[in-house]
Amino acid sequence: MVVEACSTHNLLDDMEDDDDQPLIFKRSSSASKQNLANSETKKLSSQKPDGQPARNSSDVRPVNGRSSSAQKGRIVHSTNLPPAKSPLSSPKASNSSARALPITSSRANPKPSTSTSDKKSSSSVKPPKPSIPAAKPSSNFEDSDDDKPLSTRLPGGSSKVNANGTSKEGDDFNSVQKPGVQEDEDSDDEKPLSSRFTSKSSLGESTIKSNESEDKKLLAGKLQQNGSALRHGPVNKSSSLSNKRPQGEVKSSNESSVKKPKLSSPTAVIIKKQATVKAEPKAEEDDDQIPLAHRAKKTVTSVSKPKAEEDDDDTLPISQRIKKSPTSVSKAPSVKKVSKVVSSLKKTNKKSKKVIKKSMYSKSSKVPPGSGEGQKWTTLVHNGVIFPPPYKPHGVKMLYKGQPVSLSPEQEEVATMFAVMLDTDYMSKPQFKENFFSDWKKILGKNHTIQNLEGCDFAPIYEWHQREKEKKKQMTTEEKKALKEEKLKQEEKYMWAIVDGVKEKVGNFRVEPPGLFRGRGEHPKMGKLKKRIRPRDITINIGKDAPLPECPIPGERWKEIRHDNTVTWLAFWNDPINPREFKYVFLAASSTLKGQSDKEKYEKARLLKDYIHGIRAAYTKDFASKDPMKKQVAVATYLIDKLALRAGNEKDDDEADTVGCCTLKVENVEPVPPNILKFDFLGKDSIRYQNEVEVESAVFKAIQQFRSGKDGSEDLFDKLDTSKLNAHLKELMPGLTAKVFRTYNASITLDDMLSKETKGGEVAEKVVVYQHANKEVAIICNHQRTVSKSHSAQMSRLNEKIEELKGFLEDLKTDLSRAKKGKPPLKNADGKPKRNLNPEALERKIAQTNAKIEKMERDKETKEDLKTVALGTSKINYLDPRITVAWCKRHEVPIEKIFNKSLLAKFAWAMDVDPGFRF
DNA sequence: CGGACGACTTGGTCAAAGATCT
DNA sequence: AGATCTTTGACCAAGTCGTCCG
Repeated sequence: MVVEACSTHNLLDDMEDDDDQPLIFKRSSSASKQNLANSETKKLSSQKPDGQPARNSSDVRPVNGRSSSAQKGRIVHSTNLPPAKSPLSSPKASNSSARALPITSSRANPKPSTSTSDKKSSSSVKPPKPSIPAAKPSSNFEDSDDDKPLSTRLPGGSSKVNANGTSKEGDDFNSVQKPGVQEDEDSDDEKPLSSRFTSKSSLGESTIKSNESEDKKLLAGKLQQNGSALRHGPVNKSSSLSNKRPQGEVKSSNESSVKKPKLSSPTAVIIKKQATVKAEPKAEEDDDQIPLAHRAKKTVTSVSKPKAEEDDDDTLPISQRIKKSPTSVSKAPSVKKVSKVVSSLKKTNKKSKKVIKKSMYSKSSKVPPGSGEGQKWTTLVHNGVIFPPPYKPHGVKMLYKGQPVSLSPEQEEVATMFAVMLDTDYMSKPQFKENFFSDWKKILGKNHTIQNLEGCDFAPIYEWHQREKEKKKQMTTEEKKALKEEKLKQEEKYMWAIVDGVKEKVGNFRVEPPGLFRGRGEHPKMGKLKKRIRPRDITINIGKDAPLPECPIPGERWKEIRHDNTVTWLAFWNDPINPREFKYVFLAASSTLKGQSDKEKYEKARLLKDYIHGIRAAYTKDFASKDPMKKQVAVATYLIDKLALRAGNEKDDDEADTVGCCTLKVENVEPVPPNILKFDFLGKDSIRYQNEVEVESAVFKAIQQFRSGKDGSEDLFDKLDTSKLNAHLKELMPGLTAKVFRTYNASITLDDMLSKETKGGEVAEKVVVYQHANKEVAIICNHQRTVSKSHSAQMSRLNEKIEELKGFLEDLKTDLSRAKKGKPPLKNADGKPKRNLNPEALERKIAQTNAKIEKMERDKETKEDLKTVALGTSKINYLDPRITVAWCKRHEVPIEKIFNKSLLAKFAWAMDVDPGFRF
């Protein structure tokens, strides 16, 4: 970001300076140490209740100290500025020697069950509140797989077919692993799946008998369930399946032993964590030592309390963190922010306003968890929004029944919107044309020459547009640059907002230009005219003391001005397509505000890790519930957990007909005995979800039951909707909702795969490991992309090149053998003589060519492999950046290899994470 | 308690920008 | 240097989920 660019308002001035300056890495020694110390202390104290000593913490510390010191001094970018070089890139921190400590020692938790009691009476198992760390129910089983990524759990699970019809294979990785197998690496952190499985299964049985506490029972249930889930291999057909382990394996005795401990008490949790810790360190090669310490520390922490307080401030509610020590934070920008935040916090207004209707604060005062009392900012200054330029008539006449037609500028504008879409496949959608014509007709007027779309020929306008595009393309670099600068100059003032004194980027300060609505899938409103938005449509939200943004269109004024500091939007207008909905102007993803909520999101997902066992046990138990709603909730939760399905809110008739978990129709899920479910439905954005999964038999039966007696188009879960589901989830864990499972599963999968699969080697190889993990997550989340139009052309070109190289290789070989005999090389295809090279040179060339061929083959495979998989979405929205950052630090991979500039800016909040961080 | 409302996150596409190849 | 391929970012649609209200 161009900080300098910003207009210099006085307000900005101070800040600007800072922004530009390189920041020091947060983890500067002192600060980081302090934090650590604090956190540890906290942890320790918290742990005490358990009776567990905080293990190794002492050992760890030294390590931390080192690492931190090593890091200190590095330059960090301000939040806004992407760092020229990321601190990560130079991992010297790694030298610290401390390697893995034997964290393994398990600590027993003394009082396991108390937590249970805490829980609400509600049937569901509630995990203890975060505040009561000891209580976590889930912890017992923890070491096992809960933490494991879905993929692991569902081995092979599923082969998905994307919309294109190609089938993807399930992951191959670890699902099959057996316990112990991976140990050498980081492995142990979480037990191998197999172990988990087994344990689960065994537990399940055992659990049944044990009555001691509900928790236990629940857990047992979960275990079973999980185990089964795991066991089931993917139904698939694909080779990948091979990985899945036979059920027999699952059962292996070893595992059972593992489990038991868990069952008994929360302690297990601790163990698990520790284990995790260990694993990490090992995983890497030498450099990673640093992480250990951190890890250890973390482990401890985590054990003691539910994520809430991790060692860093992560655990703390953001507000607290912020308050925490501005000093500690080395980054200049952050400091500023911090202070501001603090002030805002104190200031806090309650939400008294509520009652007032929209005029003032429409929103409720409620405080979102983790955020400061619902207040999002104290001062907010911005310049409003920028409008698209007015329409410039081109005067090109379209034809109607072969004759040129004169159109008014308004009519022509809409005709042009349609004309420029002539080469899209909306043209094959009757709904689109119908909606378009109906709206255009209103502008044409009843008696216009044009009476139907069939008689219209928009080609002249289309061609005009193509020519314009071409002209633009032909402009010289200078012209383009000038144009760009001109645009920047006009927009500059709108690009920034000052939030609590900190200059932040605004996300979408441009008002959407008029156009035809491009709904996805079979959207009933596609093709409708999205009318031009004017100032009178726009509501501005701004600080009370801030100057009102000047209305950029002379003679007009804003619809309304608000001063609502409980929301983050700067402006909104009603969506012209659906007037009941709004379009908001928010800050950019790189802003502190967004970063905070992003961090909270991941913290919540991490918290789920501590509860997941209990939750799985609970829903497994409810598969057999007599209460239909409970049973449906259980099965739905299972699907969301196992398949990362979206919640599935109800939709109106005037939206595309897509579904999520709660809105699955009978026809979307086909049970195939003995225990396979075939899913086929259109999800968000009308992206097809196709998957076959082996499920537990209780689930299979339940689905059959839910389907029985219903028509294909009826709801599978007729007693359920997302609010009921989420209400139930909230009883299991504070703040838990369906979407948290997606975040959790994505991030835990990444963390797990990275720790297991990262071996030594070059940076490039490690990057491949990362991409592989990223791809697995994308598959789990069903993030697809359409195959690019040029894909096949690109592939065949690659093939040609490979063939060409192979031919070249053959020639080289011939020349080599001739050269060895002292003969000159053969002539070229075109008859020209080649240079006479000595055998060594030829051999070198052959090796080079071979390498080139191999690389191209690899590229080709990757390309084919990823042609339908979109990696970006998960990286942006589901993968906790701290996992990536910590991994980069541990493995000396420059963060820039993984995150581009905007991602670096967006994840500025995660950059100073401890290298030992584990999700 | 259900639905409307409101705010915010997630998501795919496309064109521009950048990188690489020829 | 221009062509071609790849990456990035703008764009804006489409989800999720909390709250309010009747």
